[in-house]
Amino acid sequence: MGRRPRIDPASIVAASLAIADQRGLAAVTMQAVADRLGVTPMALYRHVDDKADLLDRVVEALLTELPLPSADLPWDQRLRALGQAVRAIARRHPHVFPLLLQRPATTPESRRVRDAVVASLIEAGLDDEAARRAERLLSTIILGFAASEAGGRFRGHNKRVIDEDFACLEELIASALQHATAASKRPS
Amino acid sequence: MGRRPRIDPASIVAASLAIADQRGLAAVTMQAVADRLGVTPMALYRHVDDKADLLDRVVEALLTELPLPSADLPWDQRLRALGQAVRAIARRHPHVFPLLLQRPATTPESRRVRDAVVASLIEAGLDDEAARRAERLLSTIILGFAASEAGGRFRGHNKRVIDEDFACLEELIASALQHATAASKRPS
DNA sequence: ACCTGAACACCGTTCAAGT
DNA sequence: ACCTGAACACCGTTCAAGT
Repeated sequence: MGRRPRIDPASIVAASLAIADQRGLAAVTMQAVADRLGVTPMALYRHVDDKADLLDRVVEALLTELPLPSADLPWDQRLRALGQAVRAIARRHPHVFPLLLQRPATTPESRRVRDAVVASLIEAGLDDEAARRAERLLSTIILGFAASEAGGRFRGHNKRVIDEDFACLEELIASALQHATAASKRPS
Repeated sequence: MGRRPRIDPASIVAASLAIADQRGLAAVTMQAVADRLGVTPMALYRHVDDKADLLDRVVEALLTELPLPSADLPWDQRLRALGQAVRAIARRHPHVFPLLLQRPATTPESRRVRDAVVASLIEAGLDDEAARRAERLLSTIILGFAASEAGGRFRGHNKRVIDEDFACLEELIASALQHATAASKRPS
């Protein structure tokens, strides 16, 4: 007994995320992660390729945390729920969140989220191409807002003002979608 | 002769930005910057506080590069020009650009840009409070898009598609502004 | 006033060695 | 199979010393 692995990729990612949340991205060193797991830094290299790989996995873990809304909700409520869920993740992991804007949206978890959004938009009445474009813009807007909020770009404004900003953004998106679906429903 | 300072904050920032552009943010080390200036790393500490201060200045330099559009253009053309200018900066400095979303928009250069946008929005017919809110949302959307583009989130889509995405975003913003100004012009 | 040499604590990563 | 010790090249930063 006791010769089974003491660490694995999941525990390494969890330790890294915890450190990032508590002390910032710069505090995520191989040594700090190993310390938290009661192991030497060198032990990590059996489970992750290197530090870049480790950070990729941490970012991916953020998306895994994102709950997809129940499929029986109407599409617009699904999108609103998703928006709030993204903001919640950003507030929970403000130091890691900005990395989401800095890597290709082609990982398994980002596909999973994208597919859910595209499905909602198709249900809203957009055709496939329009839905994919709308998804790119929608995710850019929401990620940009959440990253700004988490990164402190809005520091100096209290939470109420920021919530109103976000409500304004939702309204803007809702009216754009209404316009887009009306156009595709009555192809004049 | 020769006892005048060989380096100053401006040359340090320029060297750092050049390294970041050529080899990425991680390559911006005190040693690399010093090398490029023909000096030892320790010499930098007389001109900048530390590495965090150096990076703050580099980000600020990005905003300094942003040309504010001529004041005789109509407000909507000014905003469009600004949007393209932001995208140009993001493409020129893809590694540094994402940092703009990660720090408070309270520096002198970010004020300068914000004031220009707010002025355009007031000219468009928004009152002061609405203009400030619209500016926050507008900058978030544009920075988010440009950061996504620069960071490679859209990798896999060719430039034409991305340009069309941006055009779509401009249209969305234009129609939202039209709606907002109409509402404030006819206070029913 | 400005730059350097020497030194310190800390990085990421490798590789052979232990169990 | 999994972890460690030792080693390497490289970080950021300080401080006293040189000119």
